[in-house]
Amino acid sequence: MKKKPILDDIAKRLNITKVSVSKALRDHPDISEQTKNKVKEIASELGYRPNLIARSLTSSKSRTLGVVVPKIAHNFFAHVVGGIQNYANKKGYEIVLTVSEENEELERKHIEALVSMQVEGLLVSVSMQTRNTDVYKWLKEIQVPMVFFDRYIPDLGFNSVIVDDRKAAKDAVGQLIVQGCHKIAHIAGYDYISIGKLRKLGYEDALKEHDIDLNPELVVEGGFGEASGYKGFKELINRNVDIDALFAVTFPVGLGTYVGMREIDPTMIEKVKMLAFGDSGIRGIVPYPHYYVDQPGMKIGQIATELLIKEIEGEIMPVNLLEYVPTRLLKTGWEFPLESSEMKNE
Amino acid sequence: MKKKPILDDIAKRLNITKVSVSKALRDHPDISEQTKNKVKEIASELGYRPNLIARSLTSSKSRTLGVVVPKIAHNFFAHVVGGIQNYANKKGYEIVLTVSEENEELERKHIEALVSMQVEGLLVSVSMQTRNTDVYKWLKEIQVPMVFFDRYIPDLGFNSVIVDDRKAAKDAVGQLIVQGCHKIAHIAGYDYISIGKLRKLGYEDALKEHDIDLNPELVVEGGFGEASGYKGFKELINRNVDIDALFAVTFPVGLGTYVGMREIDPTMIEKVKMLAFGDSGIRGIVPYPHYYVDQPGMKIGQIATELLIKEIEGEIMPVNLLEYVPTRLLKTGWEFPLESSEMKNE
DNA sequence: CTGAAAGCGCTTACAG
DNA sequence: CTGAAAGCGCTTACAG
Repeated sequence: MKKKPILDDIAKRLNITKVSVSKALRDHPDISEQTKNKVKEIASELGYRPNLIARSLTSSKSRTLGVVVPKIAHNFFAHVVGGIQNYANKKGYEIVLTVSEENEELERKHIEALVSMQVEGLLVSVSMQTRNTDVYKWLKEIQVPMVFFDRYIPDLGFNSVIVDDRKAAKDAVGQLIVQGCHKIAHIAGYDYISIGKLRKLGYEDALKEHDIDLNPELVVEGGFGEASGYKGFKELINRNVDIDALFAVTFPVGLGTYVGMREIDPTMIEKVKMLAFGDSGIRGIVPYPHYYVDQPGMKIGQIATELLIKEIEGEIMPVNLLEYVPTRLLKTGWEFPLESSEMKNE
Repeated sequence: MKKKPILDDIAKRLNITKVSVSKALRDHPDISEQTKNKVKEIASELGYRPNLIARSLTSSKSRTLGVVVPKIAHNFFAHVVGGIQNYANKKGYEIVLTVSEENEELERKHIEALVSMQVEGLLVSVSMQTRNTDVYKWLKEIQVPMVFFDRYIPDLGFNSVIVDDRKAAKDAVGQLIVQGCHKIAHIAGYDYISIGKLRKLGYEDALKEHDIDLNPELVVEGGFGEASGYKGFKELINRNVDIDALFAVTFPVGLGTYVGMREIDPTMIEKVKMLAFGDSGIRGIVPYPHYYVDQPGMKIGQIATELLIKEIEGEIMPVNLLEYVPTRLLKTGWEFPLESSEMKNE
């Protein structure tokens, strides 16, 4: 096995110096077309590939972005990461992917490791568990550009790309009201988690706007998972309240509710309009919930990356900007594009 | 803003040389406990973080793995990437994530970029489109360790971690037969795509084993997406064949079939046992297909990474090894663990 | 146990 | 347009 060629190997063959080779390869205006061509020819002949590690060290530009997500094996984040990857690549950056597993400690360690790797910027979605913001303050101190996406910490001086949970919830619940539902229950998350709080506020906003009194009996709080939906629904039944629609704080909560209905009274499944925030990932295929608020993961990833790169390149400043990505209210159905023979996930 | 501290900053404070500092920080046996402690104290006082780029250049170890997946916003691959990330991290590696978008050209470019970044090894799942294997031969030449996962190219001298499509299909179809189905149709993919071919062979194996004659009328071929399932089912109906079970080459194909049944005869949905290869990502929540072959994405990622790291560290050799990860045949239901309040994908 | 020397492969000024 | 010098921040071998 031959050794990997380096700049000097090309230089020697041409009786020039490696500086010129380096410049030629990067199309530096200093170099004549003729030399460039010769250099490139030899380079491809030898199979030369620049050592990006060396380049990073001298140029102090790694062309690398660090990403921290709470989890990756979840539809929403997988889409976000797809959007990040795609946009970063177009701009000539590679991404180092890291997963915090909703763990504050791991999140901190990943951020530190990424900084040590000299990433030029960070894209992070904060773990649910995170309370201590020291690591973010440290990032500010050492001036590493960072953009939050989806889950952010306010007032730390970072830009964030998020969904307007409150408004989206308000609009969606408003639609239910317009369609004639007046006894809308809400299976909520926890108030100390921002999405839980905001979505509930949106629910309340919608009621207020349509002059419907908030009935506390119709609101049950308890988490974000399937089990929470199941328990929440049972709780509603115990309260013996009359409902014509349900707003679930997340898609899994909506599914948990479904299970509860199946057990108690399957006819409710069709009779009670179900609206959930977020979708399953097999959009429009599961016939439940009836309506859902679609969060454009890919777009969130793309916009966050765009902001980050602009910050890295000095085009914009981090200013506690909250960039809201619009959501859409979708009706679930079995329609799908029969034309596009989209590949499956095996 | 202060400049980032480097080894020399620590060294000067202690009146020793940066070599000793470097060793102390890495717990090199050369250094006395006393010195180590002093060094570490000053290091944390200054907020020192090693520059991993510089370390990589001198040690020629980047502690970095390159990953190429055909797509990321898909349940299966998201799980695989999760498994890779998790295992790599435990072993002290970071991963650079790259997406080929099922495009041969992009796949090649990503691999080249990753090599330029000096990743110590590569994990790739080949794009559907890839025909040219030059880039893999080149990897062999320059001796960059690589392991294929899920989609591989045989006989190139790389280890691969895959699912035994043929056996899994055979076993699953065999189960249908055992349960009394004897008129099992197969909505197949294409023969030139390995999973299409292998799963069909598995279907045929099962029939043979149970002495059921293969009826070509029961097999329709046409792709891997929802539309393929829909069309395939219509085609079966046109052939006017009698069926008691269906084996769909992929989960989306199974869903397409569902749509077809809904249109033509919804009673078939319960009457015709549906078995699909792969799942939706919301395991056990969609009440269809009735049975599915579960592909353990996380595990595939983990095992592939394990093999790769062992190869990097010289513990094993690449030998065209095919490591089969076992699948499971699961029955779909609405059960889910009500205890674990698993977080949702917002 | 500690250090002086050399170098990883590149790029950045700066000189000609 | 081309090149000689210096250095990025670290580690490796080798000497003491």
